[in-house]
Amino acid sequence: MKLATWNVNSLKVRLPQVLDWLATVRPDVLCLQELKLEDRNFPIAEIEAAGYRAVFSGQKAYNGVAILARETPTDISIGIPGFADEQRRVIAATVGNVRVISAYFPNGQAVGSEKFAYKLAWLEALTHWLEEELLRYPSLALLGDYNIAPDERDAHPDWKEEIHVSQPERDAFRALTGLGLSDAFRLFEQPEKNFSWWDYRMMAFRRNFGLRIDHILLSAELAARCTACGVDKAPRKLERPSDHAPVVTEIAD
DNA sequence: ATGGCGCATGGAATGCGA
Repeated sequence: MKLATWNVNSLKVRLPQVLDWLATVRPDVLCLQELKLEDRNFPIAEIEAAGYRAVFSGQKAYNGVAILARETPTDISIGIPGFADEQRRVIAATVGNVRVISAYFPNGQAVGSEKFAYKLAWLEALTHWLEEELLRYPSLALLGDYNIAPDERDAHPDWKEEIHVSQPERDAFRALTGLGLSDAFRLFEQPEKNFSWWDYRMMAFRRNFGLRIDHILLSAELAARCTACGVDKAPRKLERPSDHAPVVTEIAD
């Protein structure tokens, strides 16, 4: 089973790239973030014509998450239960016997800001929810744009901002892995400076001035069967790319 | 130190992302 995540920064703009990528890579599941469109504008027909079913939770201009799958997703859940939030950042569904969660973690703007406090509160709510979900679903995968670079290997040495690399954010990431979730990417040898996001400005991609902030966390049952994980940089090289590249993992049957 | 780019809304200029 091939699982992937991609922050597309507008599904409307990126739809042709997403369809091409699905046709080339043929993942069983693709989690999307930053749809930036309302549900009534979700391109259902195009996705289904590509051989995928979709469940989604979108809003105008910002946020928005989806799960595309070759099998029909069931038991759809939107948001974090008990955490009131107008921002569409979480959708969960069962595909086969895997519980899949597509999540767009808050950016946080700047350490100490109001948005940073929201980021930490959101992370705490997510963690408490997942602790229960893991009891219900032993095969669980949390995929998405975490907006956290978990350790120093995950940020370019010249990254000067605190946001995405601060201790509270990294502690929150550790709390998630502390639930028994494994960072699929770190189950394998990886090249140095293997990032998933590069700023549009300053020729950041050409200079590889990036961060690894898109992740796939796997429950123990899935991690034991994980055979590969990597970043697919090809879409970042296209005209009008998303600023994020897809991350892909493979799970043996 | 700041802004750089891209996308959104709305129909110019501004907010936001990371």
